[in-house]
Amino acid sequence: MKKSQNPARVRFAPSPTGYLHIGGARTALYDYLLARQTDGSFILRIEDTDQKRYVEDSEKDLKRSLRWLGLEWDEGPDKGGPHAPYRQSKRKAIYQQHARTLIEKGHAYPCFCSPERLDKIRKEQIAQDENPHYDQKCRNLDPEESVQRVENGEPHVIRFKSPNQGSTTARDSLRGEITVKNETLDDIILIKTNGLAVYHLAAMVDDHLMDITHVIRGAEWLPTFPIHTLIYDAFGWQEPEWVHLSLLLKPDGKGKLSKRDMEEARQKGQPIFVKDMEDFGYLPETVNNWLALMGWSYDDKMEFFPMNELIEKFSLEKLNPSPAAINFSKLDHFNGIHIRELEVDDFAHRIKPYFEKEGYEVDEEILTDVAAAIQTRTGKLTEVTDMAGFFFEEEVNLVPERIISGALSASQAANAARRMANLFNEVPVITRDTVEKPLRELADELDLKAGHLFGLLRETLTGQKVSPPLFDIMSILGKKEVLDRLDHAAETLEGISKSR
RNA sequence: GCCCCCAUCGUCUAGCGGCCCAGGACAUAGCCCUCUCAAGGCUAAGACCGGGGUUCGAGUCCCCGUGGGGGCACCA
Repeated sequence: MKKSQNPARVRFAPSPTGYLHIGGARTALYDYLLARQTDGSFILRIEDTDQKRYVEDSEKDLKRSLRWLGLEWDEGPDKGGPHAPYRQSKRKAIYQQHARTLIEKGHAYPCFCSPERLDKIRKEQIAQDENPHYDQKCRNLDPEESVQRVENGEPHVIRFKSPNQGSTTARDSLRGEITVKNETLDDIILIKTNGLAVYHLAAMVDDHLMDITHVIRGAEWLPTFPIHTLIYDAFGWQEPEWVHLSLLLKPDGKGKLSKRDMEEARQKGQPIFVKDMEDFGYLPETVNNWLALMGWSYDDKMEFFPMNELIEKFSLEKLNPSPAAINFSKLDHFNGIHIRELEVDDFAHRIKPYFEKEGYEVDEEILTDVAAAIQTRTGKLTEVTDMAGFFFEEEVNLVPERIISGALSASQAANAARRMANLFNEVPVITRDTVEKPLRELADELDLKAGHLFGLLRETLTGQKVSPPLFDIMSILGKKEVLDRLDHAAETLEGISKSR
């Protein structure tokens, strides 16, 4: 924790319109890191002011995903806090009251234009190559008349009265000052006809009321950023520190990920949603580390960061304003590093469910040893069944074709298996020390390359051509099981030999 | 079309005027290790978008191009 910093109050404010994706997760991570680093507060706020886009269960996924990553919030829906409620649909009255204040101050006005008219002028403007915007028809209505019409129940929205002349300067902490001509600013809608606020009002009001010190959000908000500072100004509030994060681009760098791209990527096994991360065998530690490095860096050397290091080392100053293409191969690489960094018992504990999901009955007695044997060769947790499932199988799935290819006939292979069994039978326990030399001598005697014999052994024991080291396998399996598997293989091969 | 942002190896990036004939990581290739596969070690190839300035000196500052991205909803 940096004592020099004041406690930050930051919020992650997603709208429940779908699963938490990596872009949102990265924003939440930065929020979390800043909060923890300064001993501040991480707040979860649900921005559900658009009932049309509401997706059932997405709030549940949001919370589950955040927790899976270890980003526990201090204040939020169902959890409460000093500024409850933390769900915008429950704060309707607050926004309306603030909209009224703005009208009284002359910074907002009711607009009675129909969606149809708006649509019409927009089309005309586009046809004339003009920037589509509201034509301010209702901006200068007589206030008395406006009040009367509102009281009569006439449908209306409330718009922000953006200045028409001059310019506005907003300050983003990554990009410095951003100045725009006010004539390019639209009179955006603050309150919809149904009485609900839109983002531009709701988020500003909440951020202020909730004492948010740093607003960390995506760069897609940059174009409306000046308006947001204007709204703060209209209320006479002090602005938070604004941090607009660079956008995350598709792996090929062409455009930000859209809903469709996300689905496509998923088909290819690329995790776009946090919930996929677990399914695809990634560790939460990995995801946090990888996400942190997309748009942020520590120095020119260090890239491996456990969560506590991220909290300690993170800084807004080192955020990168340029867009970043997602690099999934780096995610794989990081996962390997984090897996190898785990204590064996921890690793064993984490892979168990992946075996069970594939229907294996995990033998707790040997789980830790199995884990130790495969830890350095595991890239994703989903790989463990292919690599080590044979440990938990009753009978090996032999593939004779792979054993009796070319140089070695079925009977020769069977003989080799028998000879190895005899060899193992003579030692008290099978270890590298007791059997490696005899095995190599046996290979010579059988006129086989040692590697070839080892390959045969591997196939008989595992049914695979790739596996953890043989001596590890045999000591985990135990002498009896090794002999059983060798015997089974020899029988199978002898059967093939006879039938020829 | 208009507005905004961005610009170093294929990708993520270090670089905040001299430390840079530009450093690290992923990916790629080769070698070593080796019972397979990994892991690990070593090596190779690979970038300052272009043009003008400013300066004794520019990847680093300014301007203009160009390129990429984003926004222009009673969505967030």
